[in-house]
Amino acid sequence: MAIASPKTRRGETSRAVILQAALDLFQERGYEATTMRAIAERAGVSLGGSYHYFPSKEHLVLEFYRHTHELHAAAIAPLLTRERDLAARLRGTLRAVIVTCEPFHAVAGSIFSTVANPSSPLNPFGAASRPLRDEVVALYAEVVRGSDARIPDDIAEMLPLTLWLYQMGILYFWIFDRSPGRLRTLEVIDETTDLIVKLVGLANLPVLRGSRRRVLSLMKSIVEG
Amino acid sequence: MAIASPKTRRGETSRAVILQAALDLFQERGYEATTMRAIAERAGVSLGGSYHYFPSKEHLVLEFYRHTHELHAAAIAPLLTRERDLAARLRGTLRAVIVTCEPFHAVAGSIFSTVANPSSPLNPFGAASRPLRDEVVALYAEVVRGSDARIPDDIAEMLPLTLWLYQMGILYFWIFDRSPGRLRTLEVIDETTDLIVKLVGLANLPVLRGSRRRVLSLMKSIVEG
DNA sequence: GCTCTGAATTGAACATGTTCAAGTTAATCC
DNA sequence: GGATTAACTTGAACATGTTCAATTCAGAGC
Repeated sequence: MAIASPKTRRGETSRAVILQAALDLFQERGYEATTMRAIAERAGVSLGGSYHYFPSKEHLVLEFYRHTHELHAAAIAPLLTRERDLAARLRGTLRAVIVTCEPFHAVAGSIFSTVANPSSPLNPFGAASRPLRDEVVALYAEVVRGSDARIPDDIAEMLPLTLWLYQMGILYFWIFDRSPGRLRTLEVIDETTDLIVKLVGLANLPVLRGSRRRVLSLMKSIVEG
Repeated sequence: MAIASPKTRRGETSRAVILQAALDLFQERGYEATTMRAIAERAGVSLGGSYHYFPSKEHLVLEFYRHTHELHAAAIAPLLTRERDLAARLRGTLRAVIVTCEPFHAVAGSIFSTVANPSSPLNPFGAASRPLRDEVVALYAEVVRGSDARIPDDIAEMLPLTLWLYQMGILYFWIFDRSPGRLRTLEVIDETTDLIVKLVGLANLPVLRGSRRRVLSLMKSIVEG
């Protein structure tokens, strides 16, 4: 092990060069087809070099995520300052996810399977990916908070996490989407974001109160457990 | 490649012996800690031997998955003939999934990640795994059909597939469950099966008609696309 | 009993992620 | 400017999943 953050200028450069080589190769060839040897060669370091900064090949993917997340966050910033309608904010955010990830569509499948493995450090529910997960959840909290929708506190509490899960579902659908321009995914996004907002509104109906309370307390107990 | 089903008595024996050795070792040591060399040694064949019958290490696990499905179907048969209450049928079915899979909890993560890979022919949404998927969906159709619940046709049409998805969600939760006796998963099953039945009942409310129609037609268009 | 053929089996070779002891570099201290 | 030291780099070695050409085996046909 013994993984270090760079302590010198030279180290910083090496880390950046290795990461860039990895990201480029992942995009060019996909995750599995990219070997550590190829990364090392393109980065101009020796095979073992990467392991000084990244504990494993999978950790390089984690950086890959961070990269796309930042692209995504930047892409939707204007929308989030301009738009107040919750459905529109949500729709725009999800559409931007698809647009941002589009260059990696071919790679996404193999990455997904790696990431879905619970024993992988990359697993979205695991500890290693917590910082990034928190950022994404915070982004959805902002999507909700900045809207003019009046949302009960108990729902507002769980909504960002739910939307993060929802985003993962959309991404999984998108991976399978072979339609031109990913039109199907975009349609599904439009329909489901609208439905989500509608259902959140309906949750105040007396007849739904009981189920709503049960669903929310179940989610809460799961998150806290 | 060139994977064959056994053509001779000797071949049948070899296949069975290899599979048994693999399953035993998976349970003893877990999936990752079990090497193909260890499997070969215990089975009394040479390293390459397994590859004559199983395309990969993961296929050995999937073979077992098929087996547990059969165990599961057999386990719930009495319940399905006896019980008529939908919530009870559903709860019993899901509980049985967990009980049946329990010996392989440690292996389950790897199965899941294999199966989740969209580029794998074994992906549950793909064509190759259709037979097994159809079997599971049919099982849930039977869970619904044999109940005394009065369910509108449009819902009844999509419900089995939805429950199959729901089962996968539960299994994924279970993979992460470290609680003694998987009590947390069982609690979640009890709560969610009840909620599902309740929500199906509520779907007839006039105020939910619109959303219900939209959800169902969305699902239908996804399945058909 | 002999031959032939396809199934079954073997194990060396390969590809690739990872480790680590040894070597190199560069900044700091005197 | 020489010594010291921590950071950095190297590449051979290792573990393991997978492949495949060569070999052995067993039954069918005669």
